[in-house]
Amino acid sequence: MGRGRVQLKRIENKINRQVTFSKRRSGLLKKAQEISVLCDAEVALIIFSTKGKLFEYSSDPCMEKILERYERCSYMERQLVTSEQSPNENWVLEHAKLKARMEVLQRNQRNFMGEDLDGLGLKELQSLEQQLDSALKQIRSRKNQVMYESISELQKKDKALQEHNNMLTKKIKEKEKELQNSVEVTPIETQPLESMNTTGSGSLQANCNEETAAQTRGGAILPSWMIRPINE
Amino acid sequence: MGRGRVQLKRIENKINRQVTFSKRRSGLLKKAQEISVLCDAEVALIIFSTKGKLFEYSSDPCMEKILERYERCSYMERQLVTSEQSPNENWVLEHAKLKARMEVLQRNQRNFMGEDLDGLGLKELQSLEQQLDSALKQIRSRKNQVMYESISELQKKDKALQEHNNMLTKKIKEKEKELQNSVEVTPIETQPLESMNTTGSGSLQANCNEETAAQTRGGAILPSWMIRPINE
DNA sequence: ATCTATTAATAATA
DNA sequence: TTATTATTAATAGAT
Repeated sequence: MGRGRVQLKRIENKINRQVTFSKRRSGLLKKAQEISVLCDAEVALIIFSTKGKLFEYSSDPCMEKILERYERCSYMERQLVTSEQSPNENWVLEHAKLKARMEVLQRNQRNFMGEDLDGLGLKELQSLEQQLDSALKQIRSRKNQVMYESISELQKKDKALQEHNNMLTKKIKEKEKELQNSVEVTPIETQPLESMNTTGSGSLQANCNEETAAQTRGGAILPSWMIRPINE
Repeated sequence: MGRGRVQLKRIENKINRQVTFSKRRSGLLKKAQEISVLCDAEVALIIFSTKGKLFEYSSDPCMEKILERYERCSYMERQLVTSEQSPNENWVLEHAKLKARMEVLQRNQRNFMGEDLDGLGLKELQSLEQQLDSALKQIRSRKNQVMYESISELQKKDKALQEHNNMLTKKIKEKEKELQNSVEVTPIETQPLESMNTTGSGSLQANCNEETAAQTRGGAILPSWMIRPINE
């Protein structure tokens, strides 16, 4: 078709190539549409010109639909095996890795909770025991620290309140003196108020109103189970 | 082309449609190749027959490459916004979920190993302590069981070997008697061989050759650290 | 599948 | 790009 046959090779003349591209492109698009209509086929045609311009035909309103069908139909297996440069691949791989690590972690966790021990040998059991023992010590130590800190804070608060109390008591006495001097009345007896500590900090530690009280040292004051993990 | 023109509508005759599809398909594929070669264009052609069979042409060795170029070129934005029904979406979600669960597990595991305790409150520390304590008991119990089983098996083996030994000794004695009777020779003294137990099962348990020996009961025989976890 | 009459596509040209 | 035209290529219908 056309004046003289053409060889199947790149047309070197730039103008000719451009013209031929234009003509054949429309012909191809037309034929793609024809086969899709005549034969009830699903067709997707994508053409990039040398310069990168895109031309497309899709028998479906949505080209993506056909491309996805293509992917599903043609690359089912490869999607899970090869296709290195596709970002999907990385996801699939990473996902599989995550899942594997997950299972390891879950098994470990169950072991750490004393479950599923039947599959383990003596060596593994011993290692697990050591790890848990060490962890338990650290946890108890940390727990003690937290409790000491809490006690120390309460004692500080207590001390501050006591001081505030004393101050207020002094002020009251001064006021009374002033009243006595100016109006000549017999003063009323006043005593400093006790600390607001409800659980009786006095019984826990007798000398808590001294300035070194915050740095509590474990003596016979605290129950032994609070101290044990540190000394172990 | 062909005897009489054709209307651009679906061919109702099934046979004709199938034949036309076959012919036009090869024509379309040929023309797709021609334009890609003659005009240096990048072409992707995908055809699904009514029955779902796939035919394709790609000017590139890798069809995916062209399709990806198409995606990039045509759907830049939509790729990141829509595409709800794509299986990718599910993957992304599931992946995110997995990651989150993973992080929780890892944090737990670190806590179980006595690490990263600073963020925990007293309550959490106490719960962790209880869990670990319970786990440790279970692990020690299991370890003991494993060791007992191992000991029991060794004792059984030992017993069997002893019996075999005795049997052999008896046989030898009988042979000697036969020899003595038939050839009138003075018999050689024979003693039953000792058990093959190298670590001295006798010192561990004196009455191990009795039939109740396998069911060892913890007495002063085993070191105390082997029994403690069960009694705790 | 293969044949062939006929139409459709298109190369060269303007 | 579009239009014209000489030619070739594609293919509908039949076998």
